[in-house]
Amino acid sequence: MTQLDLPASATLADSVRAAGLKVTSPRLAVLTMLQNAPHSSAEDVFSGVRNELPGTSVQAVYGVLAAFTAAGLVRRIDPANSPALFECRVGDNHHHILCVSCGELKDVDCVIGAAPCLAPSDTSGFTVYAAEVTFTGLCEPCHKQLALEDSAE
Amino acid sequence: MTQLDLPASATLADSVRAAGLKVTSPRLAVLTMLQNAPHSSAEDVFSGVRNELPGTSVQAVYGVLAAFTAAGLVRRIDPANSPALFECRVGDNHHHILCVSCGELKDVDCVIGAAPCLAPSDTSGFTVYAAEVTFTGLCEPCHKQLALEDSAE
DNA sequence: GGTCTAGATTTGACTTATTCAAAACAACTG
DNA sequence: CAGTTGTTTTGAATAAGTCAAATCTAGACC
Repeated sequence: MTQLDLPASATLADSVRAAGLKVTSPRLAVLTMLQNAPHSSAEDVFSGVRNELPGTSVQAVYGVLAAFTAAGLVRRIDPANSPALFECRVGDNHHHILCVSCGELKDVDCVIGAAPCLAPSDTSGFTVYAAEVTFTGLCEPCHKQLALEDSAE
Repeated sequence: MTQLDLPASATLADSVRAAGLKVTSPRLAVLTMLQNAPHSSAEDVFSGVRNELPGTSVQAVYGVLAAFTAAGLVRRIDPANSPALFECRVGDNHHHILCVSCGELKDVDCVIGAAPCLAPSDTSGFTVYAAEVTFTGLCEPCHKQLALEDSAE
């Protein structure tokens, strides 16, 4: 048995249990990984988890991420043109900014008060649960890069 | 040669040309298709186009959609857990509402003035081009359906 | 109208991210 | 400590989209 019940992981284990899920090594590893590296793809998580738990399968990671997402423990982000990303920050109405050139994704806190965009004018009969705001643009490095290329033309 | 330069398609051809693209039958067919059925997936567009232009290949459709998107003629939407959708409405800051149960997607006009969410507090050095707001929830039929199932438990 | 060329389309293979299913296994309950 | 339910492994399969080479054609020009 692997030595995983260190004081630090105790709170992790608790949150997994609190979500109504069994506490297992892969799950703790995935959660730790996501805390250290937010906005990780399933692949990222997998290779990270592999370092600590070499026997872990990709499907286990997908399974854990799906279970966590369903339980509301992690949030899944689906940026255009790239694999899904996962993060631990849930419940605080924060948004994302995506670089269309390199795919870099960063957190953005909400501007206009607490939840500005949570009130669509006409919901067409929908029962609205959440609003996702995604800004697209260029990160600083890509912006400079493109500025250079443009001036070279 | 197919009879495609009817008065109605003239404006379509114009907008394709105005975007700096050559006017071809597949392109007109795709554009017509998207006007009649907004929020179509590449598959949807393909089968729609096939009715009029039986020889058209899937890759042609992907190519046309990519060209149109790059030219700003159509907008690509990437909902979570479903293929990309395409629509003609561009440039008017409207948003979308997505049913998490059946995947139905509808347009939502912007609430708070013209462009409410275009001002993130901290852009982390990003140059912001656009803001995408996606509401998630349940469409009316799915909502009723789930309410029934819940009461049955 | 005829010719040319850049750009469009076809054909066919391929990749990437993800899901499914059955069997083996392990965490919590009592 | 034994049982049950939920997890993970193993292995295969799928959906959506991309890439590249060859063929074709819209629009420009003569």
